[in-house]
Amino acid sequence: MSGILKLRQKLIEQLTIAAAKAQQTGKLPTVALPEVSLEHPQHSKHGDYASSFPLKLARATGIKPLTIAAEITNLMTPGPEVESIVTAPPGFINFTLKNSWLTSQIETILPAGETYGNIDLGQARRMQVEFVSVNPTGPLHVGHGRGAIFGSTLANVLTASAYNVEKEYYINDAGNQIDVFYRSLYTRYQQCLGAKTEMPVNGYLGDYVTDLAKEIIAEKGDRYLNLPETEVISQLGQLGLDKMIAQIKADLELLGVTFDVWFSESSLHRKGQFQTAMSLLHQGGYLAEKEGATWFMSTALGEDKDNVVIRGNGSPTYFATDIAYHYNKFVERKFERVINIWGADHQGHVPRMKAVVNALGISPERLKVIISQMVTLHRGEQLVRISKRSGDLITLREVIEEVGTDACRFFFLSRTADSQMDFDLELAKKESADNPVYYVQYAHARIASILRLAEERRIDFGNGDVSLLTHEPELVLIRKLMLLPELVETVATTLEPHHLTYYAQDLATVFHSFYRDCRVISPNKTLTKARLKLVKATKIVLAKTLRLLGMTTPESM
RNA sequence: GUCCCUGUAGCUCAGCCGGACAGAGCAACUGCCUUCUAAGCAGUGGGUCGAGAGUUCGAAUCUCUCCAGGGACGCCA
Repeated sequence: MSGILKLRQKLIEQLTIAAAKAQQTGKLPTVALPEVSLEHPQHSKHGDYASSFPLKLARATGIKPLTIAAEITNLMTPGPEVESIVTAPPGFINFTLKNSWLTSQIETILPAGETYGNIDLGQARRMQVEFVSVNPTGPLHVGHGRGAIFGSTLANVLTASAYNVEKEYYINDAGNQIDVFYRSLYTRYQQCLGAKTEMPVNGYLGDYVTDLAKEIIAEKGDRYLNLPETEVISQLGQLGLDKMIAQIKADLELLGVTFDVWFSESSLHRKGQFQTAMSLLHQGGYLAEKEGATWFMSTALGEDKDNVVIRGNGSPTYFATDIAYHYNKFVERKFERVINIWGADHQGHVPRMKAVVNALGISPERLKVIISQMVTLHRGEQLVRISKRSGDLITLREVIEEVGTDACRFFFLSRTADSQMDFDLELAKKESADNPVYYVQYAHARIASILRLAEERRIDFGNGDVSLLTHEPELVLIRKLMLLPELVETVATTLEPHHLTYYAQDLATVFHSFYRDCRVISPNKTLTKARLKLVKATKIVLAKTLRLLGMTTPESM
């Protein structure tokens, strides 16, 4: 555990012990102690840590919060890290850390290097993050990109938190939609070769299907034209599917998103896991026949309505296959926790999925579904369409190529998953001060530039004395550097990666201020060395943050 | 009609497991480059936290009722 997290725990312990001691000695009445809270106060004048514990204790005891704070504080002896423990109205206990302890933390960051910020929260527990999982019936759009970036960043942070993470893309290569896609492709193929055929009902009308057909004609010619229809559809379909998946994979790689496993829906049927899952539900008495179909009786588990699993025609629904898929995740592959990132259009699917996991005898807490809300795309004032079937759509690839991977990632990650977002192409593109992406990267480039100069002048700062760092901007910067492990913990716990982008901006800001106020390479040799250590540590932390975000760390701009 | 998400500065958004005067970026205005990157820094102005009620010593944060925007309610996925 990193020093800062240990310290935090230690302060909480000390508060708890002091409160218990106060109770034993009769200074405070013996009531059940509320949870000891410890937070970073909004304003630095309130110290490094603050606890509102006395305020909470006041309710149960009926004693003035400030009196409680004083009693507890009196019973605490500050450790070597702590400069002062003071009470503040209306009943806070504020902790200020020693400058010497703060500066010494630089010496823990430097040797840690890329591993600084890693924590052992997960203890190698197996966790799956499943995301994107878009039907391979068309290209990705911007909304999918959001989920992709969100999922990959979350996986980065969970990995840094010592979870054993597997990133997975679920390929819906079975069922209705894929059939329609196959038949759409077949029709376009025929049409491109001169046949007058009609597109299937609800077929995929996007130009990409025609492009795909042309590509296949260029590679394979008209050989599929004279085969029996069912055979063509399976052969041509498989070819089209493979190409579609390859395209999706390429788009995602352009976004810096990769997967460990590409899981095939149809394999659930081939390997009998679908049958196993269904019979488990059957044995549990959760299935019933009515209106010619087989239903999962969700209402018995408190849901609004029941859901069909096997249609009247004998084919399984999407829901049924998803049941088998989750059986596979938890029972066959034994993931301790599973995180699914779904688009907003799947939100109605969450409660019944939870219910069915429960019915399979799996604790529903092990399944977490994050809903990624919709994205609307703007170019200045103008709305840009992204929907699959409209004519003037803009694909994810076009957006990435226009805006750039780093800017895309940063923008998407700057908002919580559950708020709908406006993505302004113009703003995202503008490479100027009004774009926080470059603001953060510029700080990194600036640091790199300083370190380059130090190298040119052959300044060896390995023996720099960090205790010389006593100026306010230096201490402010150190305090910010030390927040990274806590931040990683927060993101891994709340599953909200947007905090990272705010931290990156804060860190860049305090560095830029430091840069202005504290000349790093100066005639003062000892101070130069000390500051170079701080600068190097800042580079480590900033680079780590950018890497967690999946962004590049430019050495110059 | 039922359920989910959202409503905070002119704009885009943080903050929401209750706590110390409500924050950031952009936009507006004012200063700062002979010294390590001005894609930077320092400062000013700007808010009925959608509305109303309730719980509490204390509410942007919790509860309820409304209002507004988006989404979901299929033997589609």
